Amino acid sequence: MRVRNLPLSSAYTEHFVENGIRELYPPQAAAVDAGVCEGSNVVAAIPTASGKTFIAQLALLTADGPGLYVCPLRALAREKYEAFASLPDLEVGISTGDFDASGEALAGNDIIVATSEKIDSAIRNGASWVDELACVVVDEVHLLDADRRGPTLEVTVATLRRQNPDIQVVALSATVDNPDAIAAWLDATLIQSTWRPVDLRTGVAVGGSIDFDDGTTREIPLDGPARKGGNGGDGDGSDDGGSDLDDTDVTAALVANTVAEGGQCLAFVRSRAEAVSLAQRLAADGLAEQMGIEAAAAAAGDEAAAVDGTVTGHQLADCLRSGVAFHHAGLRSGHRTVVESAFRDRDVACICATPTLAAGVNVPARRVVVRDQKRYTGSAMEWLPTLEVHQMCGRAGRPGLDPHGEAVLVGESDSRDELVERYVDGEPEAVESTLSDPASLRTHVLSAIATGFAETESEILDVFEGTFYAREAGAGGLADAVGDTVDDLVAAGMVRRETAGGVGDYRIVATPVGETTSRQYVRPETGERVVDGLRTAAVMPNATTLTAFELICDTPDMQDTYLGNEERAEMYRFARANSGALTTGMRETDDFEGWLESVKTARILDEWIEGATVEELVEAYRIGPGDLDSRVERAEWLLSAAQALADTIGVSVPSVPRARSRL
DNA sequence: AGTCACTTATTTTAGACAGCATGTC
DNA sequence: CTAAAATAAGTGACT
Repeated sequence: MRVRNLPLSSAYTEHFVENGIRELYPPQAAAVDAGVCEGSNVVAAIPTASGKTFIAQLALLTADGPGLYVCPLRALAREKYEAFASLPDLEVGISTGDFDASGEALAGNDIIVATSEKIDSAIRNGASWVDELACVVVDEVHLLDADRRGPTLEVTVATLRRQNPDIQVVALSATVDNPDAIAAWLDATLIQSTWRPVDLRTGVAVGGSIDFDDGTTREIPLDGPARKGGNGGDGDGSDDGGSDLDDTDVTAALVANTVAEGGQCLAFVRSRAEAVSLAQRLAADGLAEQMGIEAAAAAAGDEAAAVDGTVTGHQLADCLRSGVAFHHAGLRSGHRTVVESAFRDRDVACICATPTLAAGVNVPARRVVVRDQKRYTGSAMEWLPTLEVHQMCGRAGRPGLDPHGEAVLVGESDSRDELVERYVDGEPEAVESTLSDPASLRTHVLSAIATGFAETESEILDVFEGTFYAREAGAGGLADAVGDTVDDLVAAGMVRRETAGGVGDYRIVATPVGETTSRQYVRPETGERVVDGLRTAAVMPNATTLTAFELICDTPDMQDTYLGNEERAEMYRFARANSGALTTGMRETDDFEGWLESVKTARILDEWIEGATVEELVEAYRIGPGDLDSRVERAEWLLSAAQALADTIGVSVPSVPRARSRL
């Protein structure tokens, strides 16, 4: 199927042809056959980089009215926004928490790109443009099963369809086990394919040999680092070849081999610290020289060093100068940008990364090495979900640049079979709804009431009727849970039951606090905690900015900050010394550890507005520079929510605006 | 006393969405 | 029901 034959205006077909898109990829053609251009609902469960964006564009450009593109990450939203904005004669808007580029209103745009939370928020705040949409594209729908965020996505999609029954829905998913269930939910035609523009083969490496899924085997030269010069005693010939090399040695050999063949590599590891240490180890291998990119690598290093003076920044700069990099959420966005763009420009041989890179912006490499397949989950070490490993592997192979992509899982001889079974031959997990999680229900039930969509339990159930959960489990499955949830919300002061005339006849309405909580987009538990804190703070003789910070940090909407053993005693002293400025007494909390972590976060933020530098805070509190940035960003949001709540309950806590203005 | 090789105990562990109102030459 | 790696601290032989 050719682009020229598509029902698009010539301006668009020309644009696509100019960009080298003439012939449709098979999955794209299948989408056209399924009617994406005629307003049909379509679910495409296809690999990354097999042309999803184009399918989205077809739907949006042929839709009979404004379109919406929903995606899970801000960085992704930016990427798509730019892709759409480059199309001729098109008004494109973007709306994410950190970025708005659409003039005063989103109404009037042909295409709007936004995160799912932002759409949810727009609906709660009664944005009118939402009702005029003719088409919505949901990217990465498999995120439906993510905690917290999945329910938001499904409720948002359900609400959009309820408000707007004729809306065309196009959903793009990674390969999952039950795409048919998603398609059934959306009344859509399912397009399923494993086709990729670049071949991908996946294998398991044990020692220096890789067994691929296509039956081929490769030997990788292990110019192994000097083996420990001990006697022959320790390496008593346990397993097959080269068994005294550990996973990191194998990983290094795989990276070196990729570079020797002129490719780039992504290496996935378990933790931030290991991403850094792997990068530092690879930095000693002279990869920059081998690729002949010394000058560009040095420039990238300087760029990274210019971001800040933190230890992390220096480490990254040093690695970059040697042609390698690391990437994880503790990096500031400036660091990440340098790493990502240097890699795309081929000025970096290898990125050692945590899963940030698996689902984030597009950074394809010839080879992907997954060194660690297990991760600590809070109680034990668990295998990574197959879906996640597949997403990492899917980054292998740059269309048009690499002959094929290679994904290699590093294992031991005794784990080989398990790795093959689980990740090479294994099917990805099925997507399951998490809407029944009580915390999510509280949020969305409150929202349904506050927006006026529902006034009774049964109307709440109606709102949820269009969700993936209801489709899979039946809406009745939520009936009891919804009743309990309303009781919870009544107890929290978010809603109340109002008797209306007849006996047992009542309607549920949001209290002013509940309304503000929903509009400010904080969780009900946060709203409740903040209201309590504000009332306490209002009568405190010496409330300070620390008070304001403690109030917002001791909520589930603020991420907690790891409190090391070493620090704990000191933090305890700090809390005691400042107990007069804290809204919670030391003995009042039933989660002392959690509260102490909040105090740590509050303390960091308080020092931040007192003028402490990133370098000092990162050093003193052992957090990544990116962690500080994200906490500051959240604090801004939560303080503004706190201010709004203070206004609705008519309480004045001057330290809140004071803290806010100094962030 | 100081150094070094080695053993044992302790510590730590991925990621990332949201509000709101303006003013940059 | 399940972990693993890095680092800190401790131990002991030897100079």
